[in-house]
Amino acid sequence: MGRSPCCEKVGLKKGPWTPEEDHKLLAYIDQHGHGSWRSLPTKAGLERCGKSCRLRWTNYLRPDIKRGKFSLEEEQNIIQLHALLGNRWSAIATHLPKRTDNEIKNYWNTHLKKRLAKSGIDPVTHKPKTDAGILSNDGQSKKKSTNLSHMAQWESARLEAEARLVRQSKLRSASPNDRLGSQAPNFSLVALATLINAVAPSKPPRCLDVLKDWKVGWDKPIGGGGGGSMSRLGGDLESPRSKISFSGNAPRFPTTAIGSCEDEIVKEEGEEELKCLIGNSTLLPDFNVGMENNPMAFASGVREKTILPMEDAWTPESLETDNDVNANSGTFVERYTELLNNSGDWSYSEGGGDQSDGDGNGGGDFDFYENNKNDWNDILDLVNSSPANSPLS
DNA sequence: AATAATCTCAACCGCGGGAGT
DNA sequence: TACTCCCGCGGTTGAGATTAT
Repeated sequence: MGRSPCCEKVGLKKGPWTPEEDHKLLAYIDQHGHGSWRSLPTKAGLERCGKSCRLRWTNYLRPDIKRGKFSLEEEQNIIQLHALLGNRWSAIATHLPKRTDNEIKNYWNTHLKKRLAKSGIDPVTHKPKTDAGILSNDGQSKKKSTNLSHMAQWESARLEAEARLVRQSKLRSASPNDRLGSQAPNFSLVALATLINAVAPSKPPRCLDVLKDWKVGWDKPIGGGGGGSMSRLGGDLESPRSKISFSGNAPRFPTTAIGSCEDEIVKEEGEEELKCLIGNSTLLPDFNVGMENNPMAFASGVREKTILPMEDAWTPESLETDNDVNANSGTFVERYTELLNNSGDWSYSEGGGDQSDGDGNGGGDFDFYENNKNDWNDILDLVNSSPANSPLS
């Protein structure tokens, strides 16, 4: 099965683009559209391969690209989306208007990943790094292994659901009746976030520690402890250099909080920025502000019993978690939420950071999974058996 | 001021998958 | 069904910029 030679062709230029080349490419696409990338270079008079042209266009020349420093909100979204989607940069990019997957990928690799790591959070799993020793306790290893398997099942179901959502999203966006338009947030991901957030309030899966921390911080009054969710994220996030603290009069609303943090961020990058970043996440549930750009904030809105702008099969009504009309209709989200709410003891240890719940077993998370195994099974069943017309199908 | 070390990010590479034949 | 073409994706590279010594 032969592969097209592309850039291996002799005589094709590689490396940095010159302004002249850019101009040629822009002029051609402006006039004719890009059409077939393979034939474009010849037609446009460029000694480049089509692939190189496509890359130059999508990553640099496209007019709808926003360049420059990532905003705090964008950083939040990237971290949250990465926690959900992993290294699926194109998927992440669809939720960050005007940013390219390449740019997001670079930004993650050069900034966010390092900052998370520096703060003691594994940038791959979004879990505190100390979790790495999770199987080191022999006495608990079997139990933990079982729970890990269970979590892997959950994660697998989650990913599958997410993939379905993305497919559905694509179908919708292809529709001329798409009421949201290309600039609107991707509600499929919002919906996914809704699902996960429906879990997160009381019992977040371990794979979503960032969201968990976010949620915990949200539920806890900010200030008093001198850092709200920051202290939750670990003492790991505390830095001797830290200048940011949410004192008793800490801002409660995103606009104020983000503004104040951004001021600080401009001055000093690094751990404080991350702290500020995640700290603000705890404030986001006031989704009236910045909602369009923050799917997770959207998701949080559901928990505040707010109608979301959904569409088609997954209507706003279907997401209204205590809507009387739908009280018995059993939409997926409702059933999901109800399942979680009726799951008995969802108590989750928050006091001992992420590794210890004080019971000597070194991890409330595992106890949680053990105690609620049946509930997780129910959730998995529900995910796997979601109806064909549901957003998860 | 010179050099080394580190960082940034545009661009490249190779693979997988969809579409067409 | 097998094959080819093309596109898009994620990982990686390396030149230039910046910072540290």
